[in-house]
Amino acid sequence: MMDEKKRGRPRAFDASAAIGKAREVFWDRGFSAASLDNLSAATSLNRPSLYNAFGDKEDLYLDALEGYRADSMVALEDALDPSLPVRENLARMYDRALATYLHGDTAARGCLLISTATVEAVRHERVREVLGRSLADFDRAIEDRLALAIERGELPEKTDPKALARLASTIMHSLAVRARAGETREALEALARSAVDLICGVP
Amino acid sequence: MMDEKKRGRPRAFDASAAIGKAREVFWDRGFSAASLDNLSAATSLNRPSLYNAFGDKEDLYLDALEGYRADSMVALEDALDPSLPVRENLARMYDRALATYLHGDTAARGCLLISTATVEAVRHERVREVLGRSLADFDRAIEDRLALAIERGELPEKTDPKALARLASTIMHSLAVRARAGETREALEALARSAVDLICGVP
DNA sequence: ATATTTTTATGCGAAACAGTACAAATGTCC
DNA sequence: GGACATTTGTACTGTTTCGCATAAAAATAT
Repeated sequence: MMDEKKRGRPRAFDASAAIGKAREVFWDRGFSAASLDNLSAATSLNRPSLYNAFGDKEDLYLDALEGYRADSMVALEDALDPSLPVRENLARMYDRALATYLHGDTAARGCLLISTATVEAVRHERVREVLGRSLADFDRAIEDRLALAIERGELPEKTDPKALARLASTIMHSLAVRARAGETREALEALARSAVDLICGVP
Repeated sequence: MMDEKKRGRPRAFDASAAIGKAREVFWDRGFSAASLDNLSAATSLNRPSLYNAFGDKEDLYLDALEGYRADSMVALEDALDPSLPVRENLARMYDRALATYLHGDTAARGCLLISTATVEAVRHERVREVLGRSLADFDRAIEDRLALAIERGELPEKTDPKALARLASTIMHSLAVRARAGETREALEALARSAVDLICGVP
């Protein structure tokens, strides 16, 4: 990236690394229960630095959501690699989702967007916007892959790719909720398998 | 109910009505962002009365969740009335869910459990327990109806009722998330319809 | 060197917060 | 009527919260 030396004292920290640390805090506690003291401790930045670099708590949260969204999109596109069979694509998609959702110390954390942004969406319009856009992007990415599958004859011609894609991402939403509710990895993997069977047909 | 007159000054309010008012507050703001002042204003009770009657904020929240869970179970059992075809049962189930989820002033509120308890589940064990139990109860109720449907020949004999039931409730989780994320009623109704088609087969 | 610009650190302050002490109010029991 | 038990309202405590004011620190520009 462009590295033009700016005047003034240089930053002693990496901004995106700090957002990453903040993401962890928000993921565990949610937006409302995450205090600036928590965030300050996790990022090793004192409050004025946080404000100077990112704005207020909501701004920082939106940055964290946006980073998570971008990372998730990359992972999704990778899982949906069109050189693989659709069936495998879906299995990979759920697999990676679970790997993320189940990563937690005591209780699983689910999905940062689904499990923490949802509650704020009513009263924070910008959060609702990011959440809505993220869900739509996910739906769309799956739809594109399914449309290709229909074209290739992997799925019946009469299939509605948009409807089926929205059904497929439905499973991810539920995996996120159920993981955070404490369901076991085995139960979630079984759910994902039966979802693949239902969507692609039993092999 | 038993109405044994207790000694001491009688309550000037209806406890379950107060919990109902509290439910609305938690539903809009979530647990963490709901303050005792909000709850006190909504219930028209001052804080000492709240503490005396229900305990602390978490206790009150758990009461609200429990009431919601019970109401939802009644509505679900009613939607799953075994004198109707399964297909209609599922349609009714999603219909009623949407009627609840979309009821909101500005933005839809989704499901109290899925949309507000999920975020707290990591750090509040009792909330996680109620949430997990609620999801399991819903799965079970649907499973029972599906098992009956298989017995009656409404569904193929080889169907796994438990797996299919969990897939069916998956749709409700997603409807809750999507409603709160701002999706339109039309989009959600379309999703519900295609879910029924996928689960029961296109008619 | 001196001025300028930006980041860091300490710490302030005002508001919101959860929870409670205490006394007045309102009922039952004897 | 008087003792007792419970609820209610006011006001309080101590903590946590967010956001900022202020000044020191660390770099560049001239």
